[in-house]
Amino acid sequence: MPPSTRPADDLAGFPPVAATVDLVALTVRDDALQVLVVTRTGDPHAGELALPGGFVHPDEDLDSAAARVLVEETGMRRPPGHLEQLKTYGAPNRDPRLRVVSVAYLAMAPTRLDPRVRGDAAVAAWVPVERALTAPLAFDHTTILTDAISRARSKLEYTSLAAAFCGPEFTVSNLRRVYEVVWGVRLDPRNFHRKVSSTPGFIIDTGHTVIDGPGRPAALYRRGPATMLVPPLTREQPDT
Amino acid sequence: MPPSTRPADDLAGFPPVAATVDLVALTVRDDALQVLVVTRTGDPHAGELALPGGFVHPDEDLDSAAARVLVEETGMRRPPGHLEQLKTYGAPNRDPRLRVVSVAYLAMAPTRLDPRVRGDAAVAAWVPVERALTAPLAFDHTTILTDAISRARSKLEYTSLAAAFCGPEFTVSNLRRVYEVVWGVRLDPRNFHRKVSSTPGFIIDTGHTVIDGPGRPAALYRRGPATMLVPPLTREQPDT
DNA sequence: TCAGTTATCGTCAAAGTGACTATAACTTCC
DNA sequence: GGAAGTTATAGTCACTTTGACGATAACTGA
Repeated sequence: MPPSTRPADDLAGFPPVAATVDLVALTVRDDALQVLVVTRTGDPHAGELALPGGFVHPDEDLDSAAARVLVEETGMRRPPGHLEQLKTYGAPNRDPRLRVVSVAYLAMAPTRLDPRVRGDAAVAAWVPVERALTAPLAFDHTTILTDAISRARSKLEYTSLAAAFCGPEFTVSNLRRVYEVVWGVRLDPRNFHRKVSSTPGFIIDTGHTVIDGPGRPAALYRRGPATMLVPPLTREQPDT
Repeated sequence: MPPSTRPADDLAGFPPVAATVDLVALTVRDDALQVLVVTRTGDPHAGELALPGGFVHPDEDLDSAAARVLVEETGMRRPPGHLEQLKTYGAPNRDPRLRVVSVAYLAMAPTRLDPRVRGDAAVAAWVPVERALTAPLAFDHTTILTDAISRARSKLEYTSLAAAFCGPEFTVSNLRRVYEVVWGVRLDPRNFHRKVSSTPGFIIDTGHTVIDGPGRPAALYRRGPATMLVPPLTREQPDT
């Protein structure tokens, strides 16, 4: 057997790579899907927008690294909402300096979280995804962002994760707005209300109501224990 | 800003890791879901079963590395069926020798593919997943296998990937057997036939039939262009 | 030829969905 | 202080899909 056939058993001289995590933190604010980006200060891609990211520390696992980076960029105690591994990107030349294998994570955060304003120039900020996708992003971050949005859109169909974009208490309208913004469609308020309220464990009535602008007060709900939506919500609705 | 806060910008002295791919190749044979495993020859875990894997070469991307490893282990020209990235595993001590970040891939292969019988002791072989999950697997491969099976089961619900387990031509019964074996349930042959034949682009009639054992000859189909199943197939069926 | 087996076609009631009517309960504008 | 406008929520109805299951077709083996 030639040595190159079983390199995994030859640990001396393994090809070293850098392991990083990149974060796609999404939120819904101002009726738009927004993503958390930083401005790069160093080369390559100095001055361009990029996804927050960083090395995986020697003593932490990948999920911890992602949570740490998210906390560092947003300044919150614990990452609320939802954080899941998205996909790993490792094309040989995605970073011109060295071989980097980056594990991308998808975070869904409530609107009220403000990114930390840091002392240096690399300020994290929410920008609408349309802007982030048309602006030049560093490295292969446009690809990562595209994949993340695609994943987020799919997940809304068959999971109850849309509530991760809302605060601890929300109305059915808030929840519907999340779907409409992420999917870019209009949903019938009556059918949407029927679907989410008839799915056991999706939303739990808190007994309170809120008045927001004109119209009848809306009931406040919190997330229920359900995680899957069966049957799923469908997004095939023309926005007329 | 302390140096440890932005390690991604400090490339000198980045913590080096080894990047590998691990493969969960699944197939349906002998009415059982089976997985391709190798027997480890070196430490650690010498003599134990493990998923096929190997280093990512300096000049290849992750998908190519996975396809290469699959070809090396099964001896086929090109990986047929289906190959997709599953998840990345990078716990600090998953390999006692050094920090290894492993990108796991899920492959779905037709039954007829035989793993290459190699000259040394590390022979790849199909084993039923029940056996692989009860036997001690090297490293965190039991976790990886569990995740892969879970992903495969989900994918059968909302995609047409079940056909990836079949050869180029198959009967509706063959396809149904795939679902029954992967899900571990019994499906009504009449309802299943109605569902797959009424989904546009799922299966295409070749005009031929085959006789296999007693019973009316079955029509032969090949994979159609459809990739998604809307609405999905559901697996909530008690096997009575 | 007959019994057994598998493939395929139909039937029917229950569940879910899209489109839409009807009320309820607020705000805002004369 | 209404009237009009707006949002929330409850129903209605036709249509689609599904699960359960009856019926028929077309083969094998005794």
